Amino acid sequence: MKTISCMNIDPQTLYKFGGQGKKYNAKDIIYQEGDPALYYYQITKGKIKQNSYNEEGKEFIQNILGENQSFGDPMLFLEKYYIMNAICLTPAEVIRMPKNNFLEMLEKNPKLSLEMNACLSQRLYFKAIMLQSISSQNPVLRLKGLLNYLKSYNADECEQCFHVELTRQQIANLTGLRVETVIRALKKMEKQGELKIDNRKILY
DNA sequence: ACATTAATGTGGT
DNA sequence: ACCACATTAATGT
Repeated sequence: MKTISCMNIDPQTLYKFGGQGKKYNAKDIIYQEGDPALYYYQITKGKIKQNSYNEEGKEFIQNILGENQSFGDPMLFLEKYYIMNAICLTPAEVIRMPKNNFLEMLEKNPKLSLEMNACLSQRLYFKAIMLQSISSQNPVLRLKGLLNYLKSYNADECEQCFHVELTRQQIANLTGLRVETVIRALKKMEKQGELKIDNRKILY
């Protein structure tokens, strides 16, 4: 399966249409719930997460994005406010482009416009998979939903050598499970030969 | 180098 | 699922 890098636009093109490089430190908040969506963001370095908090204050991670991926773009097509936060997990560099410039860029580049459709579809696909797996009561099944997706996304097809670069806490916050449950379910899966754990690293 | 915080494991309720 | 606690890894000053 081919990896879809979503949404990976050539930086030259981004700068041409008014994109600007921005640097952030780990834990910096790029935008938060309630902010109006004003920019297109594409990551050139580092990792960011999109999250929200429930009534009890528990964190739910919506997604974790890495290099050459964009975030927050669905909001550019709506006159709405963000319903989640974007926070840096590592020091990060992004290219930020004002919404109107972004839309103009799409108008002038039908090819990019098509790619944008593919990108949004990819996001919907991810949401659907996560929704399905999260609706399961069985923690192992929830984990499988997430892991299968991550593997297919990164995908060099190889048995149990895909390194899941998420902490157990992050996995818990992505699946709505407790850390302890994640740890135990992972061990169970290891016992059943469904994945390997090499000194805390998860190989799936 | 040391203190603090975050992540990982385990056991019990 | 939740809580308490021990061990280990990562980060800050």
